[in-house]
Amino acid sequence: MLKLYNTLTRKKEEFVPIVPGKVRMYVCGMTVYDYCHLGHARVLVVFDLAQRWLKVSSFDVTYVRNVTDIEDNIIKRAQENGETIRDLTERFIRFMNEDAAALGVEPPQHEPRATQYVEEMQAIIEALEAKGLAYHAADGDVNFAVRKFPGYGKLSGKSLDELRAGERVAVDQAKQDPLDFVLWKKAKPGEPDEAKWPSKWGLGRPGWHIECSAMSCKLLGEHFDIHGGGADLQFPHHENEIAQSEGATGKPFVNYWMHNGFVRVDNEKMSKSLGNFFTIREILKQFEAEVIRFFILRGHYRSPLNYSDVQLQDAKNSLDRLYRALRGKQATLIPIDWSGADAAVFKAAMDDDFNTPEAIALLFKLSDEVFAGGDKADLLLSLANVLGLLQRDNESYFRSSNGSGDGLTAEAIETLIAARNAARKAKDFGEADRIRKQLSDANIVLEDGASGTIWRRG
RNA sequence: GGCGGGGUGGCAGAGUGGUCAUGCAGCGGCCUGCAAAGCCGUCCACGCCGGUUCGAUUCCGACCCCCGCCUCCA
Repeated sequence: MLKLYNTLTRKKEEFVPIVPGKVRMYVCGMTVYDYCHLGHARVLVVFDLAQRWLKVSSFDVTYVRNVTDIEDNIIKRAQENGETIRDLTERFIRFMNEDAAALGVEPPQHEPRATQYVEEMQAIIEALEAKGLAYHAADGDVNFAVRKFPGYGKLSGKSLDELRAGERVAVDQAKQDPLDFVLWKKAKPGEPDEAKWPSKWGLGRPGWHIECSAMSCKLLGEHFDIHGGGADLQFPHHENEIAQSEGATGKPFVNYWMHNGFVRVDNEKMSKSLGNFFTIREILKQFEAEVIRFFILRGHYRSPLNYSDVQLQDAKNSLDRLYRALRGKQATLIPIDWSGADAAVFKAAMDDDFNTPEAIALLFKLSDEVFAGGDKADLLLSLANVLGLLQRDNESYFRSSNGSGDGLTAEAIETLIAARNAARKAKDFGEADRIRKQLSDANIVLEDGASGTIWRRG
C-alpha cells in the first residue's frame, strides 16, 4: 500500500487513485531560457522516480511535465540576445532534454508547451470572468479576484489577511486586492509579435499560473491525482492554480500535492535569483550523471539537499561500492518477486512516501551478500533498475573519463599494466611499483585479482 | 510579523519509546610481494531545559538556533 505525504493535508495518506488502476500526474517543469541547474535536476529525478514506482506498483501512469515557453524572463532574454523567442526556447528545451536523458529520466507521456495551449487558457479565463472570479482591470490586464474564491490559501496554509499584513510589494492600483494575480497580460509596446495573441481582451499573453491550469486540465482532465513541483511553487503558483481550476470548473482539482525540497548551497537555497546555482552541465564535467542521480536519491525527496563538491565525491565513492559488487558478475535484469524478503523491504521503503534512502540501504545489504559470494547480483541489479541506478556497463562506469582527466588511453593503460605484470612475474617489484605509481599519478587505480589486473579511474 | 519545515555521530543521511540504519571518512587487523578491492573489529549521535514513562533521540511543553514561503524562482 503506497502512502504519500500530501502537502494539502500535511499528512501521509494512503494513495487511492480517482480511477482504479490509473494515475494521472502533472508536474510543473522548467521555464526555458537558461540551462537547468541542480535544483531542476532534483525535480526531474524525483518525479521520474515517482513515475517509475507508480508503474512498478502496477498503475497505468499518465505523466505530464510542462514546459513554460512564454513568460517575462523569456521575452527579456530573447531581446537581450537579439534572437527570437522560439529560437531561444527551442535551444533550451533541447538542452533540458539532453540533461534529463543523461540523468536517466524517462520522458513523461506529455511535455506540453504553454504556447500550444493559449486557446484553452483563454477559455478558462472566460469561464472565470463569467463566474465573477476574474475582471478586466483598468490597465488592460485580466486579473483573478482572490477574495471571491473562498478556498484561497488552503494549500499553503495562508490567509488573505495575513498575507496582506506582510505585503512587501508596491500595491498595484489596478488590482482589487493586492494578492490578485494576472490571468491575461495586455501587450506592451516594444514586445515582440511572438509574445502576443489576440483575445477578447485585446492583444496580450497568458499569465504564468493559468498556463498550468490549462495544460493539466486539457491533458489530464479537470480532476486528477497527483500534482508536483518544487516547494517554492507551493505559493503562490500552486495556490493560484487551485483557485483558477476549481473556480472555473467547480470541481476539486487535485487529490495529492507533492513538493520536493530544495537544493542548498552553503545552507542557502540554490536559485537563479541568488545566483548561487550550479548547472547540470557544469557538474557533469566533474562527475558522472549517475553520481548526480544517486546524490539526489540518497536523500529523501522532501528533505533539503546540501550541495558541495565534497558531497558529490562522497556520493561517487558510495555508488562505486555498489558498482563494484556487480563487477564481473554478468548480472541480468529479472522479474522481481515482491514477496521475497529483500524485495519486500525495498517495497516497504518505497511505499512509505518514496523513502529512497532506505531502499538504497537495502541495495547495500544486497551488495554485501554479493561480495560474500551470494547469488543476489540479479536482484541487486533489478531493484537498482527501479531507481534508475546501476544500469551502466560496469567497465565503462569505472573507466569513464569524467572527473580529473589524465590523458591516458585505454590502450596505453593496458600496455603499462602488461609491463607491470611482467615485472611482477620477474619479481622486479621496484619496477612494478614504479609503473603503478605512474598510473596512479594519472588517476588510474589498479586492482590485482585472481583473474588478473583490472583498472579504474579514481 | 504570518505560515510551513527542520536541528541525529568527522561528513552525508534514514529511522525508532527499550537489540542494527546505511554510505563515506578515520583507526586496528586479515588478505596482498606491497597496494587496491573485499572481509573482521573499532571510534564518533540524536540542539537545550523540564515533563510523562520502569525506560525517550523517539511522546508533551517551554526555550535557543537554522531554513523556506509571503516578490520571478524547481
